[in-house]
Amino acid sequence: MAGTRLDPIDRKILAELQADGRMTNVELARRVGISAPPCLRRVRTLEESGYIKGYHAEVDARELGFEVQVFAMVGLASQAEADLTAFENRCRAWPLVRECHMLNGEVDFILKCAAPDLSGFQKFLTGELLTTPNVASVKTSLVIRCAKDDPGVPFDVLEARLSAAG
Amino acid sequence: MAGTRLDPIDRKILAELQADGRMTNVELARRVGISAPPCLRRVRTLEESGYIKGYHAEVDARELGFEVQVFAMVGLASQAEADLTAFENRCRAWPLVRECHMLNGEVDFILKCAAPDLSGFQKFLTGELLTTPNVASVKTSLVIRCAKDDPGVPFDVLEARLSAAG
DNA sequence: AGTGAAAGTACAGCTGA
DNA sequence: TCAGCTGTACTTTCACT
Repeated sequence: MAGTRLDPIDRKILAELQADGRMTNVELARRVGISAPPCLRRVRTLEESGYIKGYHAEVDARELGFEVQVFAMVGLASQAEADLTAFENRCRAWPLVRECHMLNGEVDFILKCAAPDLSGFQKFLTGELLTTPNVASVKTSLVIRCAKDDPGVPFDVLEARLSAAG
Repeated sequence: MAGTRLDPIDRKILAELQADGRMTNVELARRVGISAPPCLRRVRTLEESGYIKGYHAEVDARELGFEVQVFAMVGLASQAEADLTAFENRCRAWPLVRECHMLNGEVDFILKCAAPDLSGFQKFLTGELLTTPNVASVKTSLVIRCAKDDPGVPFDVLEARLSAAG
């Protein structure tokens, strides 16, 4: 299932659904050049095999009152596996933390956070993140503005690589 | 249109569609507790007023051969507005750069990049990013693993704030 | 509620190993 | 020959007025 090889039509389906996840199946079929039933079967297969992990509406955070976006660089005192996973579990429980990535290099984790306002974030920072056991250092950077926020992967790069490889 | 106030049903619709963007309208209506036709009208209104900016399939980058995810912290020599926007436009043209956020503090931009492998990223780093005019410093951190990657905003936080405010 | 379109199912034909 | 995918025909469900 994981190693299922994708043909060009499958990749086109993924690219189209990444760009517009609510496209109807007939429109999708038209765009990838096959009829609707096999197109739907391919979509189901891609979902079941894990290539498609879900569908999400992209909502406007600012319009909804989440004015503040912050990146937090976190260093831990102990990098033992148990301590790393303990911190990850904390992050999963914090709704303000939208993303949590473990990094190499000097900083252990980077968190992408969304908060209604600065005081809301400060409250989380001082009341939650900084009081968490094993958290040694936190450096935060406010997002001034977002120039690009594309979802997923660049399919044109993928196609270029595949055609180069043959 | 931008300042349109949302009622609890609208917010529930947004929360449901953020969690599952391909849900049918009848299922969505059932979950938010209204009948299908007004539910569809609300969705259309939310789309047109910009609360919903789009729908996207969440694809598995690793399965597709994008093994490497990197955060790049970029410092510019000049932070004049024209130079900032020039760099942002560069980022928009680079497919490997998926996100580009301008930050406050010591670093000017943070980029989230996706690449097929390390050499592919290195090629981009040395051949593109580091040779860009005005780029003074770049620090990169490889993502070891991703503990959390939730889309959008935490609607439970929003509801808590609204009920607290009255 | 009612119409028209899309989703989903069953089956038969084609293509390539 | 056989497996796998495709397309046509049909039923059910949904979108939309």
